[in-house]
Amino acid sequence: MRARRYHQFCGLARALDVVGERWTLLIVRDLLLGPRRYGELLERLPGITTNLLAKRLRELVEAGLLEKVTLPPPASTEAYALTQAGAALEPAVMALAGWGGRYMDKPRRDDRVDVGWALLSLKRRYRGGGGGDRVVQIRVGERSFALRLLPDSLEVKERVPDRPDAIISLGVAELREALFTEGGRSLAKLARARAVEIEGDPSLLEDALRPLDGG
Amino acid sequence: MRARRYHQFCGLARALDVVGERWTLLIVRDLLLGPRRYGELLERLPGITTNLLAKRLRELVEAGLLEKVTLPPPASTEAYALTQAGAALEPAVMALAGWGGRYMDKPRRDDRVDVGWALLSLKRRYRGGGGGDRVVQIRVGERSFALRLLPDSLEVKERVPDRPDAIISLGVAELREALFTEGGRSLAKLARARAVEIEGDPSLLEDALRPLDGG
DNA sequence: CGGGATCCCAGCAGATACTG
DNA sequence: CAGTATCTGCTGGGATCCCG
Repeated sequence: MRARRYHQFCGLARALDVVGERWTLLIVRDLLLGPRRYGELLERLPGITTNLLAKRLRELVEAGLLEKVTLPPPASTEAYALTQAGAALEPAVMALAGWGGRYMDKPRRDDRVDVGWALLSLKRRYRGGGGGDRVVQIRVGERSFALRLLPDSLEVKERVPDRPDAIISLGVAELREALFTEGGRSLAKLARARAVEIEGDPSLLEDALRPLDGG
Repeated sequence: MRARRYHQFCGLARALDVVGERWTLLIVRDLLLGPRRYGELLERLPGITTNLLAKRLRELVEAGLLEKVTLPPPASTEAYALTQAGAALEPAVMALAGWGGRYMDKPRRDDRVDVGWALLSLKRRYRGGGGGDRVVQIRVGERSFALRLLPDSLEVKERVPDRPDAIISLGVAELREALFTEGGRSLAKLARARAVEIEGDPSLLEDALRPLDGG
């Protein structure tokens, strides 16, 4: 841990002792989508400098929130992944992100926009129900995400799922309508209306995406 | 808002733009217990310096999270209170505090311990049920807290409640046993066992405190 | 070329003294 | 009591350099 601490016997203070420094929670957020390489993190965190990213990663590994892993072939390179302790930050990250939503009317000039961050916000509005375990692949441009719809949680990872039950391909604009536009159509509604390209059994898709309604 | 921003169109980044600076969330946490005067905050935040506290308070008022209020007589002095936007941070504060709980095995030497912070943690473990609206006063030394037990939320404020349904007086040690000791007796169990001093209708207390069991 | 380490400087945090 | 003013030192930001 760090020298500059709050010295308070309080869960919040303890948490901030570990993840309260600048950039730290943003790194955790990006890793919630899956393991990332140093260069990927550097590219996705606009404005962070190499020295600072390296320092944060080192600290987070020391703190036990991250670990270096070797990606499976064909990549086979090193990457950083959340440990269980790191992944346990998800509720806190989501709660903060939910609160910050009030400042997200629209992107400012020079704001970086990222599809992965947007999809993570689905976790907050997901209201499971149904007993299934469906995997939906979302393709936006070159990037693919695996949404696993479980009874009471939604898993969102950036990767190509093995055998998705359905595939939805759409553009950034449609995704933004689905996720952020007040009164816009939800992802499920867009799929239902065939406003986006889909593959897979439509009735299954209907079932699988229902929990994503009401966004 | 601040010059040093993340420039990311993401709820988390937006939130950290506003409350990501050092000390900020700790100030919010203390104000969750009710309005506080400058000097009280200064005293409860060990290590913060006068200039920094003043700066943070100014920024938070500008950001619309805090407002200066005049306390009711007989105090009649100025104090800082959360606005609705500020109070909306509660779930995020609680989620972070819950995560930080894993680092709270025991207070370190030179850790400040505060009964108010401890009682705030009750909000996380509260599982309402019951249809009531009971107010329980908790007295620890000179300090009094009002716990209002609602069907699906617990309100915790540091003040003397008007007409509490019950009053529990206990020492810091008992409170710590109830809140933090693994396998220790919950506040409700301590009350039931008459291990702490109580006033009020015991059966009502039984009812009112049941949601606090299982801590 | 990915994955860092080094150096330098600006700005924020920390300590103390002082003031309305 | 509720801050402001001033000084200092650390941390984060920016550019460059290094190494396998």
